[in-house]
Amino acid sequence: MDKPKKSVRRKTSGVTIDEVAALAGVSPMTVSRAVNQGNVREETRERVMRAVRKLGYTPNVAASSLAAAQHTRIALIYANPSGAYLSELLVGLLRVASNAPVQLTIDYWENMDAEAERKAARSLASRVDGVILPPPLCESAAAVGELVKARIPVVAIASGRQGDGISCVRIDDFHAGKEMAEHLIQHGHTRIGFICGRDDLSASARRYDGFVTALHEAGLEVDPELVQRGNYTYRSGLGAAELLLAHGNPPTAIFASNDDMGAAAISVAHRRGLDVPRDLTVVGFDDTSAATTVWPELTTIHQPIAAMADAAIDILLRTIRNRNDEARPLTDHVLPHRLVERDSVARPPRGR
Amino acid sequence: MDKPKKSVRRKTSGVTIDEVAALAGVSPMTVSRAVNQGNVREETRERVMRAVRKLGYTPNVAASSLAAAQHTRIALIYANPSGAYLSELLVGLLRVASNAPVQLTIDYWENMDAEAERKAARSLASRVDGVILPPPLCESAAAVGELVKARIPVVAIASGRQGDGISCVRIDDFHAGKEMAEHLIQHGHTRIGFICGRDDLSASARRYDGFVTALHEAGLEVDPELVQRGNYTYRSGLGAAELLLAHGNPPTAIFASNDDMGAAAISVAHRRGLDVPRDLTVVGFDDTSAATTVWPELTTIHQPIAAMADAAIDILLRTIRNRNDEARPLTDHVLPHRLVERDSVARPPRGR
DNA sequence: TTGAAAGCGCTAACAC
DNA sequence: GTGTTAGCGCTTTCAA
Repeated sequence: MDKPKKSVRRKTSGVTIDEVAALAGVSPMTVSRAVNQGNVREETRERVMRAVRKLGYTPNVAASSLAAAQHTRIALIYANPSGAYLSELLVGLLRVASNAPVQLTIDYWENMDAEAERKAARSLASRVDGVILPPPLCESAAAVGELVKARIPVVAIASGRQGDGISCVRIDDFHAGKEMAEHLIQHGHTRIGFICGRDDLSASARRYDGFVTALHEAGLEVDPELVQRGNYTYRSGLGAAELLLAHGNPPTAIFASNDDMGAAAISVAHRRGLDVPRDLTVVGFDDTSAATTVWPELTTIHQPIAAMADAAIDILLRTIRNRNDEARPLTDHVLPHRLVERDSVARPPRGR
Repeated sequence: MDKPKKSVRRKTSGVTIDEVAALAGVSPMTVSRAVNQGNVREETRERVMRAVRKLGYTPNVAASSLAAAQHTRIALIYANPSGAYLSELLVGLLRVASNAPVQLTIDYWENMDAEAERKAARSLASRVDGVILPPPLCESAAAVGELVKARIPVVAIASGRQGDGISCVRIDDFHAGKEMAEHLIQHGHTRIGFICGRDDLSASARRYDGFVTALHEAGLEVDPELVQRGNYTYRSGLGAAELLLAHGNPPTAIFASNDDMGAAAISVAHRRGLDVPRDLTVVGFDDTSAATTVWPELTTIHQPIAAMADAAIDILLRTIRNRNDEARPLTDHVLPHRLVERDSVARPPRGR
């Protein structure tokens, strides 16, 4: 059974490509090609794959990245541990990374000023080949600028301005915002309150623009008093909703530009004795866990975060391998969003 | 500058061990030892480390795992995408995995019955060297049993019974529950409602036992009507809190065995016109994002999830490398928890 | 305490 | 379409 190996070194437990090759009666190279979608005759591939299945072969990622000299270090930097969002992103990233010659690392940049960000970015640049930047960091001129200067490819998730020299993976926030506003209008709402996100995030501005456009197209005015500033936190949503509902002529619907603030609006409504959605309609954005840990659950916009993670790594890998070509095209990848209807929307109360 | 390499193959961007060795005037082997805490004269180590810093050398994890034949595949299997919790766990796991010869993969087992779990476990067993199992999977006899049968080391996070042949990393749920109950008692509460977690999870039972013990030690009775069943979801917390507050002689405090249900209790209280914490005290457990996306923010028990992730990988690696020793000691690693005081606790209203 | 040789499992390059 | 050769960057083993 145990054929004596020439090597003195200890072996890993797993099945190797050579064993598969032997069983399939081909060379290891052919197995490699068959497994990695290379050019192999269909018949040969069949035979190889049968051997693969029989032996339960899984490629050793370490070996393949080493051999391909394609070992790529990609860092995900996050600044606000917005739970659900990050978790989905990570899951998506990990799913890709564990099947690709990619070493994923994560860094947490907490409360850094511009100078600290610049320093952190410089240090990062020497350690990684590519960076994934979710909001809000992807809009930090300091962080992005330094990374770009170091010629490290950067992909911004869900936000970011392409003009900064980085690629973006995002949804169409403008149309998503417009669609959500239209959803509200279709339900008969005409006085709609809006809770903004952080005004330094471009996605936030795009959502607002979509909202405004929908209202205008429906022949509705945007009452400036019905637009309140938030910063994406639950707490900020509380204040904004409070102002909206204390208005002499309050809105019949509130469009919060993320779920946390939407959840906050529901809480404020309840404390004011309003039933949601009977007395007040509330919608959120992002479809994070905050949308479902409230009652009623929030109607919201779903972002395909896992797919965005996929796309981000793909873009990074492509860019990195193109290193020699001086022209590194910047990508702006827009993925489809989806309006998720739940229980927080109804027609406005009668008489309004 | 560019010494012509003998090799035709393209090179990776990074600094290699040979360059460091050359600069430090030692052999690559010495650099390896210096970097990996091997036996090197202090003076030599100094010199090597200087070169490392100067060049910005980072070991190529792929190469080192390959050479050490230590490449280890570890899978994290999750079943309930409980956002915040998972995200913290992943972050912790990734932090360790990216600096160790570990390939982390994740799998999502959604709504599987016992048979499906068994099948998935068998397939997993052929692909990985170790498994990390957060709740609720770590208490699934099917999943755990099959993995143990395949001699795959398993570490349960935050739950699990050691008797099942697996190692555990957890906090002391009993004492945490007791401590929280004592916190409530110290604030003067004597009628305390309890919302249970899933009764198939041992951690849940331990929290309850701690609660009961604290009450008994304080000479208080446990009113069975004040103990309601939940299943860790927000929705279940809604129902349980409703029952608690509809009671003829309602509790002045509610102890929910996780944050989601605690948040639900707050929502129910608000809709019944109660102020939290003035009229009702509510506490949660776990310190997930749900604890802070409510108002008032929940007093809760913090679990050191990142540290638990660390410990889990450590245990797995140790166990796997011990493969030859027939005796694989099972570990039960208990980490310290922390009671986090926020704004949802006050003394009971007067006259109660 | 340090170095030299060999090879971990895989794939790029180049034949055929 | 397939095989051969030569390493990827590191660490094991063994010798000095």
